[in-house]
Amino acid sequence: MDSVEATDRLLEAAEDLFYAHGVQAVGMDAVRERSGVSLKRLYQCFPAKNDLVEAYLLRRDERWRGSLRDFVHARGDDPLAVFAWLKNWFTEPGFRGCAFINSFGEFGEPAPGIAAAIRKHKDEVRAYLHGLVPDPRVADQLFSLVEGATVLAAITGDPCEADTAREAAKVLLKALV
Amino acid sequence: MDSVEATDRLLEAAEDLFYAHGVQAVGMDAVRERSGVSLKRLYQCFPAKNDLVEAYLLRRDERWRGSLRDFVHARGDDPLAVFAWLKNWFTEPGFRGCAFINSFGEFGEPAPGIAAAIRKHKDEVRAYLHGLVPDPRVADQLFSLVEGATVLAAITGDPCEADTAREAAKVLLKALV
DNA sequence: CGACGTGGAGAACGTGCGTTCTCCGCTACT
DNA sequence: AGTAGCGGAGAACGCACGTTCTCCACGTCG
Repeated sequence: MDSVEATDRLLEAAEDLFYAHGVQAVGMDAVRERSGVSLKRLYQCFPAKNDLVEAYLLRRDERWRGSLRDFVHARGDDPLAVFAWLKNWFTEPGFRGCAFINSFGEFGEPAPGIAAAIRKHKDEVRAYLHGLVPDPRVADQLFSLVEGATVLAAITGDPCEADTAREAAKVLLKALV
Repeated sequence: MDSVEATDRLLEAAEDLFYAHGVQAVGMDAVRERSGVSLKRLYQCFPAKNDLVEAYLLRRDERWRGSLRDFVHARGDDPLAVFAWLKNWFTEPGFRGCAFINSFGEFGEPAPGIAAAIRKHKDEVRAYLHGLVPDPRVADQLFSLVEGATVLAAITGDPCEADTAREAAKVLLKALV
């Protein structure tokens, strides 16, 4: 197994475990076990846990936004499709809310790289919505609805928070035209 | 110092520290130091850290909702006043987002009492909004906006997320009439 | 065939922290 | 005054975990 495959397996394992149980609850040993990569190699690829966490967040950001973008694009870039995608996400087994919000909660004073990754994700999502909705104020409003629905779906376990947010978004978008 | 005063000082210290730095980042020793209560007494009042965390959350829930209720009530129970209160909160020094969302992120699988306290808080806030807004669907929409604004204000550090949510709420409430 | 280097398995180390234990001084009652 | 019990200060214990070290098997080159 070469170094790039090791990195890949490590990130895969890290994402599964960190998202499911929280970063702090998962030890490096668990990542090693799940990935099948030796500890030595692990520390060659990621000199410290923080580096692994940061890479996990960056990768999750790319994938998460990619999935959203593809789904919405296939529906003509209709802003309301965002909420349909959310509902799918909320319904997935193992859904545990937004990895970035959870990480923010986990670290009182995050390492700089981690804080940056969290902020970057939110900035990118906001920018994406701004590309989808002409009026920037309405885009920000939808963003707030997206975040609220995600948090509430995670805590209450009810995927229908997506429908509530969608209804609100519909009204806000109609007010726009 | 009797037992009730000790409990009070412990909860006060716990709230300051847990909210500011996160629950996991604060050791029992820090709570002891800040409260001035001995470790022995601490463990008499709260047999385990989880008990202290649960009590912290329950107490914070009461105070948080009390503050919101009073503020909004003084403004004629206008639902939009909720967002004015939010903006004040976001602007406070030391604001670090919603303690309950943060705790949710911190514990992958929370102890039952802690999970219950988190859910209770959100249920109570939702119920409060339902009392403020005639249409339950719109109340839920405002709830989503409140949570979204809180999360975003915490991560971006920008209190104006409250204004964005307020604008959206205004539109949603107007559509109601 | 033999020396060397690479990589894996897992022990070991240091630290932090939740929890408990020990010791000591003080107070209150006889 | 003497003693029994309460409370405080802080040491001690056990464990978990991030990180490093040791040892060994294996493949490669001279």
